[in-house]
Amino acid sequence: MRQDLKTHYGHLFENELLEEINNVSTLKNIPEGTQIIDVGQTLTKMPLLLEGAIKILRDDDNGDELLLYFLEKGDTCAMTLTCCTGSAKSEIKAITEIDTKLIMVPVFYMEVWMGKYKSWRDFVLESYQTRMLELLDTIDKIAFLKMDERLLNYLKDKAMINGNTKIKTTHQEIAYELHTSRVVISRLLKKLELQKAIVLHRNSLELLTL
Amino acid sequence: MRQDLKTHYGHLFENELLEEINNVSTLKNIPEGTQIIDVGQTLTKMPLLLEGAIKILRDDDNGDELLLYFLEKGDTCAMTLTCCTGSAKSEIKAITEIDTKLIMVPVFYMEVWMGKYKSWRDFVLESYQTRMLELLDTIDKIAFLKMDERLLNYLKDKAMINGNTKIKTTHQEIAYELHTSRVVISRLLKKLELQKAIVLHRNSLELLTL
DNA sequence: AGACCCGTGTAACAAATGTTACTGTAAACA
DNA sequence: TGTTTACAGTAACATTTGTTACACGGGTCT
Repeated sequence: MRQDLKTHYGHLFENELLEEINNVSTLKNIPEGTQIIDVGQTLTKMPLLLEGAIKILRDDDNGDELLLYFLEKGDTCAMTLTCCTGSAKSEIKAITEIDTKLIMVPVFYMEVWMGKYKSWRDFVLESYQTRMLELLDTIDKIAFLKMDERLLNYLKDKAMINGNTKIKTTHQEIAYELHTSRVVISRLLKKLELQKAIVLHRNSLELLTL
Repeated sequence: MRQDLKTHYGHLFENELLEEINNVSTLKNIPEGTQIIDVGQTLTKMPLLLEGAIKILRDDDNGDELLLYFLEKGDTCAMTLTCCTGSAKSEIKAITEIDTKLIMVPVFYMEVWMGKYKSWRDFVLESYQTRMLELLDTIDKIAFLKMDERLLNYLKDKAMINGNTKIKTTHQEIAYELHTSRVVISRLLKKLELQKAIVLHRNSLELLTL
């Protein structure tokens, strides 16, 4: 039995289920910045996060992109859950935000465990619920906040996920994830710097307010 | 056994479950425009739609409002499902779009049936999936479309739900649901009228394009 | 009929966001 | 080392969206 599996999921699942997961899953260590799921991709395995963080992005045909939310340890991808019931195509793109350790479980077992373990059912429902609330939160931010507020919000999230107020990124990358243009981001970042909220460097910036 | 229950849910559930639903649920006929769920409200019953349509709105503290999507017959409210597992407070507001017939099931049974009936599990997962996709679609529209496109989209949805190209509403109401101002909607509607996409009347409008 | 309210039309302006173009400069690389 | 490339700063301008103010007219009520 993998120790880290027990550590992160031991409080959720009984030993019997933990053993099953342990037996049918494969471990993956994935470096930062790796795309692990693409839009339209058929999913056959379901990821359970042990360490690290993954960013989930919406990506449409016209090259439009938008950050939806981050996943952290103990999370699974509700979009993958989705694929086990109805349509099998991914609606989102997933990229590791930092070095990440996860185990992959063939989707076949999801259905089996739903009938067999109440703890698994609870986990799946809980996952759906959490993702749903995250999506609602994302909608709130897009619909109700102005770009400068969204930007600051984004920077805070990013600092939180990375556990570091120094954020390694470019204006262009931020622009993609917030679905706006590089010039707009540069402008707003400069404004934030004048307000002493951040310090700008090349290829990075530092968050001063939390 | 209610005939309409059999009609709309017979293909989803086995007779035994249909009987259970029939026995523990109460029927409600709700007129158009009635608020049936409010933000922050604790939910004790779960609605299953038999006839009609319900609009689901996001509503924040500052009075900001936004239409998320519509529910139709055969749908249930995934947000209510959400409340049965973790937090018990509603994150959304629900208002009948047209006269609506639905049955209310105490949330207690949801958990019981999850263990007992595979068809119920499938229904719940399917509901989550559908709502998730609807939320993604909502995000796409808000993030990637301009207000005039969102408006036309909204009018088409509304015509579809009501089964009528004549839409009874005011500019102010549209403005609330798209989270913008009345003046903006008047302006864009007038533009749509000049483009022969709609005809404007007082308290109503007619959609010409489908 | 007259008074009133509500929904709509529209102008004029303000603010936010998007676009294009050009500059300077740090880092990467040959 | 000099050259190249990617990133960032900024101006000038366009477009979209939001705001304020006011006029007009249909409907309702008395």
